[in-house]
Amino acid sequence: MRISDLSRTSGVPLATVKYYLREGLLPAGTPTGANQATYDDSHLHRLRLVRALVEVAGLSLAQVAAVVACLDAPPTSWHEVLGAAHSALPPHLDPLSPSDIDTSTAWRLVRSLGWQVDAASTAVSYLERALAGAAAAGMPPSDDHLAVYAAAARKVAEADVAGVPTSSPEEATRYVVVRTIAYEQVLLALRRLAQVDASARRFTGSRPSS
Amino acid sequence: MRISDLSRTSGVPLATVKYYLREGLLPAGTPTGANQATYDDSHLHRLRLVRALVEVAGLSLAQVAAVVACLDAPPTSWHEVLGAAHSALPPHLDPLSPSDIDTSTAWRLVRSLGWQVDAASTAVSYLERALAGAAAAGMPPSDDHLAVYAAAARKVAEADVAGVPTSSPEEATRYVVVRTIAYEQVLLALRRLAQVDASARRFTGSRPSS
DNA sequence: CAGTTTGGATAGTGTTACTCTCCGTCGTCA
DNA sequence: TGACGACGGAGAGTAACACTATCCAAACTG
Repeated sequence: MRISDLSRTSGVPLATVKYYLREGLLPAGTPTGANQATYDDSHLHRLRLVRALVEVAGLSLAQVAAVVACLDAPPTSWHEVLGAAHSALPPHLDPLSPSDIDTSTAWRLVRSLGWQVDAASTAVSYLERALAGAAAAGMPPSDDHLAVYAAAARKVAEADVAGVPTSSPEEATRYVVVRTIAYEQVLLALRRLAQVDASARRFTGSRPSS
Repeated sequence: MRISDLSRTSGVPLATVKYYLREGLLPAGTPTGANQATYDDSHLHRLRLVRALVEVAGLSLAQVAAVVACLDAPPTSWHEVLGAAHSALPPHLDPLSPSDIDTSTAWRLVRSLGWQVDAASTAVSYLERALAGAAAAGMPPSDDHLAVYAAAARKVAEADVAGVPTSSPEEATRYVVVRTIAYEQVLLALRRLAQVDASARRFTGSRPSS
C-alpha cells in the first residue's frame, strides 16, 4: 500500500504520517522508484501503536520513539527484556546510586517485601519519586496502605508475566512493552471505577440515595 | 512570609511562582500595601501540591487548575466528592452517552463485575478508552487478565475509600483528590517492581544468573 | 499526454510553560 | 531623610513540541 492508503485506513492525516516517518517513529517504506515507496501491514500496526501510545497513554513523541526503538532492538536474554523495556518506558529516570540503597524509602519497602530487584532498576527510582510526590502533596502513604498496594501490584504483575510468550525474544519484548504501557491505563481506570463502587457501598448504603 | 520566601523555601523560581499566581494556581496573598503582600503556610502547601502534580503525576497546568479548583469548591454530599474529583482529574473525557451503555465493552465489564457505577461517570469512559487503546496497540486484554486487574483494583480502592476522613467534606475532598492522583503513580511503580520480581522468579530461577 | 498523486523538504502555526524585562513602590539601614 | 535593593504586577519574549501547509519534481493514471 502507498502512504495515502496508510493515512486513509488509519485515520491519521497524511501530513502527520509523513512527519512520523521523518522523525523515525515509522520505518521507511520499500522504495519502488525515485520518489515512490510502498508500505505493508507492519507499518499500519506500528502507526496504530504510535497513536495509541500518544492518545491513550499520553506519551510524548520522544517517549514513543524510545519505546519503538526498544521494540526494534533485539533483546539478548529473557530477563533483560523487562529491564530494557522499563528503562525505555516513561518516566525517564536514572537508577538510584548504590549509596542511596540504604537510605531510600523505596528500597526499604522493596526489601521488606522480599522482592528480587536489580540495584540498577529504574523502577525503584520511579517508586521513590512517586512516594516523594505523595509526601510533597501532603499525603505520604501509610505502611498498611502500601502493603495493600504491593499485594495488588504483585497479583497484577504475576498475571502480566505469566502470559509472556516464550516463542521469540522479539514477541516477548513487544508483549511486555505494550502490556506494561497500555494496561497501566486499564488498571488505573478500573481503580477509579472500583473507587466509585466502594464509595457507593460505603456512603449511599448508609444514606439512601436522594 | 513574602513571595521570595515562598520561592526560596519551595525551590520554585520566583518568576514561576509569579506565573502560578497570575494563572490562579496559587491564591493571592493578603495585601499589606499598594504593592506588597504576605503569604502563609497554606500557600506553601498549595505550591508543593502544584509542583508534585506537575512533576510526579505529569499533569498540565490546565489539569492542575481543574484539580485545585475542585479542592477549593465546597462539595455538597459525601458521594459527590468522588464524582467531582474524578471529573476534575485527567484525562478529561465526557461520560458515554446512554445509548452506548448496552454496546460498550467497558459497561459490559462493569456490569459483569456487579459494580455500582453511575451512568454519568467519566471513569467508564476512561476504561473504554484504555481498552480501545490496548486493542489498537494490538493487545486486547483477555477476560481472565481483566478479572485479575479488577480484583486488584477492588482491593486497592477499598483501602483508598476506607481511609477517607469523615470529619469535613473539605478534608475528604483533599484526601480523595490527592490520593487518587498521587497514589496512581505509587501503584504503577509497584506494579513495575513486581513485574521485575515476577520475571526474576520465572526466568532467572530456571536459568541461573550469569 | 493532461492531470492527479507521490515522496521529500522546508517553512509556518498554535499551544504550553515558563522566563525576562520593566517600572513604580516599599522597607530599611545609614 | 535619602539612597538602594527587594517587591508586586504586567506584558513581552522564548524554547520545545506536535503538527500542518506549501512547494516541487518525478511518477503513475485514464
